[in-house]
Amino acid sequence: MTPIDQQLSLLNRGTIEVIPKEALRQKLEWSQQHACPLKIKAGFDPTAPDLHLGHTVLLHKLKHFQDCGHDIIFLIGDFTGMIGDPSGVSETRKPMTKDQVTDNAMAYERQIFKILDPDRTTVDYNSRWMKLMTAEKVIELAARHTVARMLERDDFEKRYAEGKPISIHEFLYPLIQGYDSVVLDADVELGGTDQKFNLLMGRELQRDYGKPPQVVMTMPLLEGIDGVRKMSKSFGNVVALDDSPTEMFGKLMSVSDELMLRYYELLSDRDIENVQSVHPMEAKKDLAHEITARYHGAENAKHAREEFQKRFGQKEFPDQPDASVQLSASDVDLPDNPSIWIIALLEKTGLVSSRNEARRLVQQGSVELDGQRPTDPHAKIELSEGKLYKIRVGKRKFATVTYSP
RNA sequence: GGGGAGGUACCCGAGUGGCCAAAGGGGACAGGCUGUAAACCUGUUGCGUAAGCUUCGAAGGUUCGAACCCUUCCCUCCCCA
Repeated sequence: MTPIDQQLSLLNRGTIEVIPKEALRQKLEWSQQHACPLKIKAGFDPTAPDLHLGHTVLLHKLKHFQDCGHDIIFLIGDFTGMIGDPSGVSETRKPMTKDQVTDNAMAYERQIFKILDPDRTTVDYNSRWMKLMTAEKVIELAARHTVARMLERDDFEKRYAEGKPISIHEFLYPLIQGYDSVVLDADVELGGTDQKFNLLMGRELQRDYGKPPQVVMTMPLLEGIDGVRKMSKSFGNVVALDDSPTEMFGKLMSVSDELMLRYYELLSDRDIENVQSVHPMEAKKDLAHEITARYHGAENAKHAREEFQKRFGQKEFPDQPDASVQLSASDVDLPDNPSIWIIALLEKTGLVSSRNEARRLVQQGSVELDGQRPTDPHAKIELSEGKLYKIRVGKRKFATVTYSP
């Protein structure tokens, strides 16, 4: 295997498409001959305040390029973020304020170096050039593509057919993303499969501007923990990188076996056949452990695993409940012996979103208090001073309560 | 500029004067089964202890009573120019 072949096999792992197929090899060869690293670009929309595992698929691929000695440009689309990428969505995204974009961009910078080597990564912002862009230039850019071409896109076509609104500015998004590649002289641009149109736009614009077109590499979209839709903040199915260790571990444990394999494939280097040879639950714990350790360190991951075993394996009360509440005299009814209405008690823990919800949960028998399952929503709980009450709401929420007047 | 159709709970969508806190589906949550799996079955799904209160794009109006009728405004889509 030549060094180029080795690079290619690493780089191609997990990719969906490389367009054009042969161009990547040519770029790599050129790079080697001239001892000049390639510029690898991947853009991220700071639309979510934090990164989640879905984003890391791309980060891992960037890492692969980095390992092959190439230069990474982590482009934060702070300007395009204010437009909102229309890719794959069925409605116009809400525009973001400057402040939101800035906050989110900072969060990105904090997270990415858990995977990427900071010394060899350039972080850039497309507002750097876009905010200097004149209206004249924008119109010139817009003049290069037709509405019919834009409507070829699945997502636009669908929205158009369904009579849903498409705002003019959404057409500008792919053009601006493509223009970023022109400015940065990208050799390769990475993106999810939903980005294909935007990525290809980069090629065309580079050509229009007299530059060599970039190679486009698409990566699969990671499914969210529901196992159906792509992982996305707006679907509420994400494992966020700054989820607490126990939360992260727990979420990963709740995915289907099928999805677990998918996560192994895209988020770890472990051999899949090896994974399939062990009990799925053990494999899942290993996966959860590995990922949790990556973002929170080995110690925290170990602890999360132990907590998990306690909560669900041995059904013990965890060391660190989700809430611990101190009740005082003003919280309770005090004719003779202090007591509290069960619904009010649940409300105090903050584990329910309303009293009605608390009532429902009690009626459904999903609240456990010191080993009992009261189902009467009118029940009063008698409290002894100093005693630690253990409350479990549903399967996975825990609280402790103590009373001292 | 002219004509037409719309905006209903987290989402889709029924409802066109009282029986509507609003059908149905999806999602979510809970219970059962399990491996905290998934799938499946069942239940719940505005707020309030309750009386009741607030909700159907927004603001007014008609009416004993409005998601439903009227007025104005905002937003979207289609056709014609």
